[in-house]
Amino acid sequence: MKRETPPAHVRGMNDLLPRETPHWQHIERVAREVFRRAGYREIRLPLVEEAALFVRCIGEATDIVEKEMYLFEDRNGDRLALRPEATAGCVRAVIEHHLEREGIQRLWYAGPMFRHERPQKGRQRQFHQIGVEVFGIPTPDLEAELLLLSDELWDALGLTGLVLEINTLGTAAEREQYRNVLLDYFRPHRGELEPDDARRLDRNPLRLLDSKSGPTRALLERAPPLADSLGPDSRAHWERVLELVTAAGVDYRVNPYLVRGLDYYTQTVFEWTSPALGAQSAVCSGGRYDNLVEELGGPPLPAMGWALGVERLVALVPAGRSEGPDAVVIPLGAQAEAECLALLRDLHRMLPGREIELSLGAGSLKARLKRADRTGARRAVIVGEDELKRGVIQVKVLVGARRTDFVPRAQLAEYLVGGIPADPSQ
RNA sequence: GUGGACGUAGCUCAGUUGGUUAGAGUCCCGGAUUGUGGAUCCGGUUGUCGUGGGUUCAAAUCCCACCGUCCACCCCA
Repeated sequence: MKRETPPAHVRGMNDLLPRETPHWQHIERVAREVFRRAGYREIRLPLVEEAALFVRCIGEATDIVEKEMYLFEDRNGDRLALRPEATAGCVRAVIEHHLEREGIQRLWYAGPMFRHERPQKGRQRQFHQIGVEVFGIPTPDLEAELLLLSDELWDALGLTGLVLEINTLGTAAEREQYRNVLLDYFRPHRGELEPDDARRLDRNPLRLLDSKSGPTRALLERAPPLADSLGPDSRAHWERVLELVTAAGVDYRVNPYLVRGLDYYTQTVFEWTSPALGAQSAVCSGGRYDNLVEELGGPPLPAMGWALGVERLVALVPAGRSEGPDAVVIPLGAQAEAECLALLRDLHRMLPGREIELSLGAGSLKARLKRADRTGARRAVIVGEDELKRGVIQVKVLVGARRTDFVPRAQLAEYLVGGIPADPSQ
């Protein structure tokens, strides 16, 4: 008999095992609650969109669009893509359903994203983001709200040590103007740039600002700053953003070289990073995108959002201690087994908050107790022939001091809540 | 996509200059009074040595390719 080669997961698309899911659920629960109390509503978006949507949103000259998208043709011949980020789909949905007519829209989403990159720590091909988008607000109070919201989330998660960097890119026109300024400045030095940066100069000159290459950084020191290309409106907006973020009590560092990899950003951009993460240090980032909705064929509608990487957050938030069930119900013998199913149903009904599980399969009482103990269960509820005859149920305490009580069946739920029997002698 | 390190039991890892039948701990299962857990003791299963080729009398060990993981570049959440 030839042995089949065992199946294996697709590279970069990982299983999330039961020992990790409680940690994830905790983070998701906290995020949901922080969003809820700030007035955000959840939006659920498809994992698949027309490929053209991402090209138009993210920009043709970006790595995401150029080489990281999962592209495929469906049976109709439509060119589709697995979403590499969620803002594009969110904007599409706002336009398609005219959500802007319903007033201010504060939205949040969570789910998997797909990018065909080389996997490494904190970077996988299917990864998960939680994000927020707000539509219809052009004023700097929106920046303050969104930065405060992220800060509140770290707080609620007990996360410290994150660093916020923030910058402004100005309007689309100002950014375009600065692009030309940068081109003029760097062109004579083209030969001094490393190959990657020479390519950036041609395709996306702004990305030179956050280059790590030595020669490029040296040249940047004498490059005209982006701030010089800003008009009075953008300057006023930027200054107010900094005032309000300061007033919100959020610490930040202005980084004039911070640019984001997506083309749709205007005005404020920012990034929360952690020194504990290695090369993939960005935990959360985002910015304003005042022109995107209109560019995609919607109404003029300013907007801003951010997204966080759940895998990276999971790596930073300490994992809570996982607790075992409140009780394990152990039947001994065929008749007890049949009785215990009804008992279990009653207990689930009467103690809805508790985790009470059935001891499944064969095995001696000893073996079952051993198994129950290893799951961390606090009580064993034992039903055998003796108990059936006497009309009681044995409850054995598995934590702390040894203790065994016999409880009339009718009082079992009450006993499990209080932990003390009405009459311990029986 | 580029460069480097690594890949032995479910997990963490030993395995000498190539040399008999590949090991430890842990975990899991069973036992030490027929229905009573944790500690201890005893016993048991751990395995295509990542995969496929090659060199050799002989390969976990040396060579090549592929796959995967990790680190960095790149990119970004």
